[in-house]
Amino acid sequence: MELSKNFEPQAIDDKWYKHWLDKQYFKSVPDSREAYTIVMPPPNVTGVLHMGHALNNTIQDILIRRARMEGKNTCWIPGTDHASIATEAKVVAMLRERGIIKSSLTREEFLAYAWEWKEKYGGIILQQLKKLGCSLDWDRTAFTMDKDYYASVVKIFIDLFNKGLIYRGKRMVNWDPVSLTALSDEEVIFKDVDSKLYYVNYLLTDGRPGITVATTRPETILGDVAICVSPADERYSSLIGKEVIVPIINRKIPIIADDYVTADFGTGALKITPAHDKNDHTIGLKHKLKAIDTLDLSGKFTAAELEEDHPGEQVLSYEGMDRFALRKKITEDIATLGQLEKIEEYKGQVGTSERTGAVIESKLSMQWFIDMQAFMKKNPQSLSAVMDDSIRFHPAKAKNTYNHWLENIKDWCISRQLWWGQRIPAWYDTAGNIYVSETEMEAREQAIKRNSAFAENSVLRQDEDVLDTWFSSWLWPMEVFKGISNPGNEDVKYYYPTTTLVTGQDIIFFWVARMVMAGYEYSSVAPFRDVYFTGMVRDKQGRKMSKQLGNSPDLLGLIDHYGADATRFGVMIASPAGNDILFDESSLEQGRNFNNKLWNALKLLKMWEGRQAASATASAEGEHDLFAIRWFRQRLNQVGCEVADLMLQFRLSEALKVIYSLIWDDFCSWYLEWAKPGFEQPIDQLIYQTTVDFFSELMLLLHPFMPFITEEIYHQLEERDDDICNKQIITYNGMEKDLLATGDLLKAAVTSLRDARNKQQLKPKEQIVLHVQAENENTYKTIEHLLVKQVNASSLNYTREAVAGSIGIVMGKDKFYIETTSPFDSSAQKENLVKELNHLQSFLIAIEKKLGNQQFLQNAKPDVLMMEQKKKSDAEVKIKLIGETLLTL
RNA sequence: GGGAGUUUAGCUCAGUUGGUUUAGAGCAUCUGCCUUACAAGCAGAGGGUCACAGGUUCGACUCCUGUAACUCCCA
Repeated sequence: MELSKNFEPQAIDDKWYKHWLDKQYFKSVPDSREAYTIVMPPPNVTGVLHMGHALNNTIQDILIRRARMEGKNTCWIPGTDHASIATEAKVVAMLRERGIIKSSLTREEFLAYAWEWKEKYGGIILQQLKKLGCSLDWDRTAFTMDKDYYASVVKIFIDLFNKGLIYRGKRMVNWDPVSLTALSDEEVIFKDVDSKLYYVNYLLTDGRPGITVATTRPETILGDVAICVSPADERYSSLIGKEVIVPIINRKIPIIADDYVTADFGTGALKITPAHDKNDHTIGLKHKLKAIDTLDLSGKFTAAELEEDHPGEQVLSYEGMDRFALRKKITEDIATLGQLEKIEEYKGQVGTSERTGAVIESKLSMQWFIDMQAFMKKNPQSLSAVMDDSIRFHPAKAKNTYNHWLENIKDWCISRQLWWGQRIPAWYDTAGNIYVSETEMEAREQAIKRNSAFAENSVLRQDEDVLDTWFSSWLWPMEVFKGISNPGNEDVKYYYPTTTLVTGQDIIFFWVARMVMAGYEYSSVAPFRDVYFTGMVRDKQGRKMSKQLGNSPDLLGLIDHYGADATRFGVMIASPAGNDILFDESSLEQGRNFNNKLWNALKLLKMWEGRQAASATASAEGEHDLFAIRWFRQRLNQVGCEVADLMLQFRLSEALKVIYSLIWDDFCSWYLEWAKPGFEQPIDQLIYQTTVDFFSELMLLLHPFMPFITEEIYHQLEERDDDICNKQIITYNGMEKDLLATGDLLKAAVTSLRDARNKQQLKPKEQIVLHVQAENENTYKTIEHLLVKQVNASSLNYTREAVAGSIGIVMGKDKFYIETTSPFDSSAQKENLVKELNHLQSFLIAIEKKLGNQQFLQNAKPDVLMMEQKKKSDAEVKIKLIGETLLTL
């Protein structure tokens, strides 16, 4: 069959993916082999594939494919996350487009729409992963809202509640006024903003100017309950205990002192608004101050809590005004009163919602929390396992981040005011008593047992809220094997704990830490052994990929254009563990070029295939070519060992680099040239077959990184019944250093002779006579045939002295002389040698100085000393050689 | 404001307990080649006082201190 000029991935990719599926290579069932398990970080159910996923899943696929080829029973679980807030936001937006407002729907109606949406758009991303070649066990695809999964989440909530680790309380939470829900601390993203600092004067009760406060949020002024200063601040000491009047609302509030305030920010006086700021809330509690909330759930002004102040018309006119409009309006009104001293530009930070981008309000609200202090006390291994490397982080520096977070852990707000998700299994009676149980029936039984006033027909109302998405995903490694819903089943016993987790550093707290916690609480072991953190994918200029910037490439488009293998190569070649990768399409081009290189090597072999000669001719001539074979065998061993070692250390990018260079440089540029028969000559059968075997072995090494082309070439090389996909990789050990050194000598000789030819502008076709003055002639005997061939020499002679009228080249401790019929100019040659000589002489001086240093001689280790002495003698030999050569020029 | 990390060739990065011929790779650049698989290629070459300033040491890219810039995390 005629092979195409270049590698054409499209048809080949699909063909092999289908073949692998047909052969069920990705399907795993427990057996006697060692398991290698990865659970995919479940992407949002409505997600589409982007660069981050490509990187993440390529890495997982490489690990899984390598493990499969090492004889492990590999199981890679695909799945999606219901992503309550993100998905609900999308469904709400979709409904709005169709003219439906969420509040007009019942919970059941809304959920019906949500499920419809999920069925239609959910899991597109999983289909897209097939394009990338991901070898996932599709039969095990999981979803965090599957029936069993849902039940497990509820079960865990009840269990933690019964253990006293979950409580309900009115606390300051992060409130998203757009999606109308509480958020955990981790879901709040702090952003730098240009804001303003407003200086407002609060008058004393007698009408005299009292104290000036700097605030970034004048709109909350109507909720002020105190002014706080530092007790050490002498400017204000006389004012402490006095009262001032809040502008507009005319409320009298005290001036108090607290160490929390630092004298050098703003004016040194802080307004205390406990309903709208976390720190103010803390101070409020300490000083027993009331919290007056002046914003409703969507961040609009409400006077509902201001009744005691008998608000006037002005205040009532603010009703329903958005917080940002209100800020402007109140500022104007304070200015009108003459109490606005000045406005300064200020660079501050605001918290925004990770999902909606809305500016977060701190808000007092009744929510469910996990008591993390108590939880950690019960499961201290959650921290220690990472610190003592029972769970290994790659890169290890992520341990610091992990440690810092866990040491300062805060309670986890797990309730969300949403409908899409696992509904909180708590029921309330009319008296407000709480009953936590799986069903209303059980809640009712509890109520009757605990509460004599509760009658058969009394009303029970289930909590309206759902649980934080991460409260379900922290069970992922266990529940994908039904470890919670069906504890102790065969799958969970075999596959759990999983082997490796591959995920982004950005969700180390959200997800990794919590999985570890859940792992210890519910299985007494860590859920995984190694965690590989990928960096963030950025664009060429180092910017984050975002929809707004429009700098995230269309991944499927790239795969169509370059092929899956080139895409995987491009993503991997530039991504050391834990470092951000700067995505540049040119690395995909490099991948595509690599494909072509492989393809052309295949074409060369196919050409040879039809031109084989019986191996009997491998007598005198063939002998020489055996060096190429013996040498490349050693290079394969060497790189095979290196790759195995790098894979163990999760240095995947480097592993790919050494394989790339082995194939491109050693195999294509050197080995194939050495093995190549003369023009239109047949190839020795033995050499041909060995070359096919080498190429196959290379494909085996490369397969985890570039699965499609390697499978194709593996089958193109020979008719075969097996597939590379589940073939066992060769275990490499040991190598012959002498052979490798001789190979290096040959390469160096060829390179320096070619360089000399270049510098003398000898045409490639022009033959030369080569004279070798070698320290060790025998080494050259095994390679002289190849040397002659590669530098286009008509003959090679050994000599003990300089050859007059030739071009002299010094390579290490050996010398070459090129005899040529064309005239040559020795000046360039001379210049080079002088440069080299200068270099060596200063090098020698440095070494002699070192060796003349008594303290060095006393302190240095013997082998270091010996090395220095060898350097010295080597340099002396070389200097002598160059000196002699210069004399002949 | 607190913490962590980074700074090595034009770019992206290696450099594993301080000594391995006065720092390596890929990409990019330059020179010469359509040489019987490959111009998406081949053969060569050039390019770095290892951010800066001190210190420890016989010896520092490597260890310590400080400074600067950038990145991330937390408040």
